Amino acid sequence: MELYKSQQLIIYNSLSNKKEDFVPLTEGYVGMYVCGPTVYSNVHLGNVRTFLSFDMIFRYFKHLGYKVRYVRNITDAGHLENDADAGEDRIAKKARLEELEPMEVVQQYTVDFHNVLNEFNFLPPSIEPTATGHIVEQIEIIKTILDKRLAYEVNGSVYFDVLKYNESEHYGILSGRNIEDAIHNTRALDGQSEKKNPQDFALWKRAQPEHIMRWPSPWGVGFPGWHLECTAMSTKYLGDQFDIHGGGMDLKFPHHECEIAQAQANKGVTPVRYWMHGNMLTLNGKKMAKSTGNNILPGELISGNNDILSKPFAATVARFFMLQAHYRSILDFSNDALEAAERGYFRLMNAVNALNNLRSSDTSSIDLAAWKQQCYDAMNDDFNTPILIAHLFEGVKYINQLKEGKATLTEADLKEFKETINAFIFDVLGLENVSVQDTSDKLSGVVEMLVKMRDDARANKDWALSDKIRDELQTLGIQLKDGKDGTTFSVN
RNA sequence: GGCGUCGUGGCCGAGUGGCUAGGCAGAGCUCUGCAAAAGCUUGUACAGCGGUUCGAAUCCGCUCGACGCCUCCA
Repeated sequence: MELYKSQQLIIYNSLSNKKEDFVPLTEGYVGMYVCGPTVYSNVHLGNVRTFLSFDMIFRYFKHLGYKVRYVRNITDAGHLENDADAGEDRIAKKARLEELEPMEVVQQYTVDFHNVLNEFNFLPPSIEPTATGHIVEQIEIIKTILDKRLAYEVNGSVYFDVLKYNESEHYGILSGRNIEDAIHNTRALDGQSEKKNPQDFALWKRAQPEHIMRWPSPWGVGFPGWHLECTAMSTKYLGDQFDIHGGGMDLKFPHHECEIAQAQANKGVTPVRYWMHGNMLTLNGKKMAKSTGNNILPGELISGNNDILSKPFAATVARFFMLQAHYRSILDFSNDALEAAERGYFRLMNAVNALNNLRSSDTSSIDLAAWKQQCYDAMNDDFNTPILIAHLFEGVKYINQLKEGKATLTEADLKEFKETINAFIFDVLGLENVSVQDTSDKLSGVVEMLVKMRDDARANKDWALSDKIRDELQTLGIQLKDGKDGTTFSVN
């Protein structure tokens, strides 16, 4: 029997601002869409955090036995630099600056994005559509909205008529805004706007002559508005209404608000049942952002090549660090916090590595079923990974007790214990075990030889020699660990 | 100005109206020739002021502080 039948998941829905029982549209299947990156520069760790949250969510759904179609797009066009009429496509702007073909920029940063995700052990989404590959679909949606008179054309551009839409629907339903208030609180534009209302957003923009990313349309040559692409791609692959739409908190307004309005206008149905928003990763208490330079790149983390980092960190350590906070909480990035997470991570992995050496007994002194259910309860409660990790550390304690014979598990229980630990750590959290290093045979041989020499010296109470061997290996980054059953070593 | 979030012990970070989060650091202990490593044990807390309640870090109000969105943004 699939796990989801016995594990009831609760999800915090940003639309209702409440935790709700998760009931998919079709039993056993989950449709999930997450706004992907705009590929005009390298993704930073803040971006990674959001995608990581949804990677974990994707993984847990799969673990529960759901068949998941996870769609995460690549925004490679149609993303306005700003909403003024002089708006320029981000991709095109970058391309001109670097004198590259737009698709060359897209290619470069898409590859970077994928490399980063790979480094962080992300599962690939089921479909990764691009905006440029869905121009036709976007044009069709615009036509429909125009037919319904919820959009209007001006000078080769098409704008969504927010006020008209608001007559029958609620524009602002997701972000808790009221369109009337918004109008009164919007700083007056400089009178150049061709929009009826400042709140109106572009579905299609006319391309200026120098604009190099352009497509023909019924309204002339132009390019699609940013919000529209997500509507086109999500509904195309997941249906007019689907289960989950995710993204960063900063996309809630206007992006997701616009998505709801467009899709509702297009098909007469609200597109998403559960809206999920991941919170920001901050640096020095401020949101990481490309524009302000207040960010850290994944490459810098891994190389340690950044002033605030004292040393390089493995991607999986950063992953562990982020999962120690709840996805809906703001998390502040710092070297100290990362170092603390790293030590905890190693403790966890040390215990995992000891798992295979444990022996079973005739009886169990641990209530394994209760512990296991606590792990599920944590995840079932809106993906509470910090609580799950706390229970996994409880598991670490069990492992150490088993190792020392202070606790026992039957063969069946031990098997289940191992499976559960491995499932949560590697399948659900997606951590990788980097503490098991492949040291070359030659190096191992040399170190073991030295260990043997040191053992002899110790047997002869030649402390000077034994300490010398130990200290010099330490200097080389090889640490000897004297345990009960002899000496082992680890390479840093 | 509008909408919203948050303020937990040295640090990071969970949390249900009454019962231990967890990690890191600190302290003590075990192991050790001495260390290191590892393991065990363990203290300090809920921004401030009021209110509701038998009881609140957890609900309500106010004050202070921080942040997010309102323009591109994960």
